[in-house]
Amino acid sequence: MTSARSTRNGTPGEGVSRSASARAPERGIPEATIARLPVYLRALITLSERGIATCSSEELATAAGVNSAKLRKDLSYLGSYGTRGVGYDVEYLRYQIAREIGVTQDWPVVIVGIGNLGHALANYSGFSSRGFRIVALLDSDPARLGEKLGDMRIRGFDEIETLVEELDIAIGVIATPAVSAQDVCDRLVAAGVTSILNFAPTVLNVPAGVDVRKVDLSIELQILAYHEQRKALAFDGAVDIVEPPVDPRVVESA
Amino acid sequence: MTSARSTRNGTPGEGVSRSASARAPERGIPEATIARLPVYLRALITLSERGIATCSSEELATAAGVNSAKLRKDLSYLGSYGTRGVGYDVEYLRYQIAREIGVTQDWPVVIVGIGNLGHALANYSGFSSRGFRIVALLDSDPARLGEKLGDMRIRGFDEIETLVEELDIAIGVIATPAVSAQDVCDRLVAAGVTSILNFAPTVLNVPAGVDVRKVDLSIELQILAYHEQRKALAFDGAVDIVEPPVDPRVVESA
DNA sequence: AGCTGTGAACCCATTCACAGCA
DNA sequence: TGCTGTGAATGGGTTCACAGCT
Repeated sequence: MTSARSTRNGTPGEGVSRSASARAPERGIPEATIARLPVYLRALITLSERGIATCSSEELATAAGVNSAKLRKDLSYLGSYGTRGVGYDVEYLRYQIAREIGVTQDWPVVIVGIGNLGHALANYSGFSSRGFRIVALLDSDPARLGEKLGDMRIRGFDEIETLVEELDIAIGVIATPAVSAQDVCDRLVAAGVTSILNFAPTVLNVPAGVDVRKVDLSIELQILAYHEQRKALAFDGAVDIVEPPVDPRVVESA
Repeated sequence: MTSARSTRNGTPGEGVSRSASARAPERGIPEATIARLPVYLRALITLSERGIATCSSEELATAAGVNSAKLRKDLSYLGSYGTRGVGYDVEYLRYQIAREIGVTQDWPVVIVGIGNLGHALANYSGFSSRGFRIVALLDSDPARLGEKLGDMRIRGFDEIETLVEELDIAIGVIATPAVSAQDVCDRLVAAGVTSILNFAPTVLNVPAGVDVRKVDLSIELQILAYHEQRKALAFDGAVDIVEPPVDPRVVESA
């Protein structure tokens, strides 16, 4: 039953194999929970820096911006790391979550496409302070080759296979224009990258076993615009013009 | 009952008021659908640019990276814009979705925090090409004041109230460090901004009626890392080394 | 014949409410 | 007594499968 797979995109069939020696508890953690673990982790780090040693689910939930029932349910998928009647030990829980996510080890990351956004990402301190180390910056524009960025040089995209192999890179960030994103993605995957964070505004096709997450800046704004529009309409409605042409449905043919 | 609110964060109670003259059809479109509309819109624009006049739900779904049942269900919330036996008229559907989202009008946007990321956002062409126009860049660092960026000057954060008022800004983007984000947010809200896109890695508290969306770069990577770790574990299991210390579980006390 | 639009079934996620433990 | 951990209830979202229209 349920079988704990889930996996997002692509062929429904399988996922990663996992085969053999399946002796681990195999606690299938829901995807929605996984997406919140980093938020809890950050909240715990904040509490920790403030010198707080213990917290209740209520306090942690507030710090993370969720409600406490959800927090407790989420944590229950990881194990029983709290103490009834008392709460959670901040350091201990922090370590457990970090381990579960996989950020106790550190992950070499390649960024492809060093335009404005790529620059910003390369300099973003939030990566290195978690377990992510930017180990390579690639760009196909010859004009940018060799440019220094912090302590790193921008290299040609052709070096990708070598670099992925030598530096054991599993995670790639795509910050190229949309038109080149699929090609870059294919090259990354062929070279052995199995997780991709895509900033290019385009849908990427990848084989099963490769994870893609997408960050689309203009989509986020569009979602806000939708709600903003509704607020404006609601307001106009309240102010009560006879019948504001909310949606005149002036449809010209079909 | 249910009352079509949903609203993400904060106080469960209400949301935006919407009050009075509630006679409009009030088609409550699910939040999940709203988040996909911009994706469909982009796919339609691509088809349109390729000169394709008509498409089936199957084709559009593929272009958008979803399955066709989901696409049809989503579109059904907007109305019946297709033709049975034929498909959808690309231009027509594009217009309908754009109108529903609210990107037929254009939205003045302020960006606060012009560091690396703020620079990148200010130059990002994806905003202006949808209905978003960056009309102000603010920073509190005096060293950056007056700096030109494209055809815009960086202004002091103090001008915020005036600018929001004069330019009728409803949407703000926060790209400051985490520590200042809540203060900036409060000032934006006080000045009249009611939608915020937050790039700072921190939870923002806002009053009801204000929408916040969060883009957190390192959280995205952490989610990938989680899956990557599982892939690695599965693989090690299959290859079957005696017991690679992937995760020694060296937990010290409780 | 073909494709959309949609009720119904299913599945996942959130919330409730309380049992269980310190 | 107080807080965690969790079954059970609820609600939303996705998928199925087909009725309805062109």
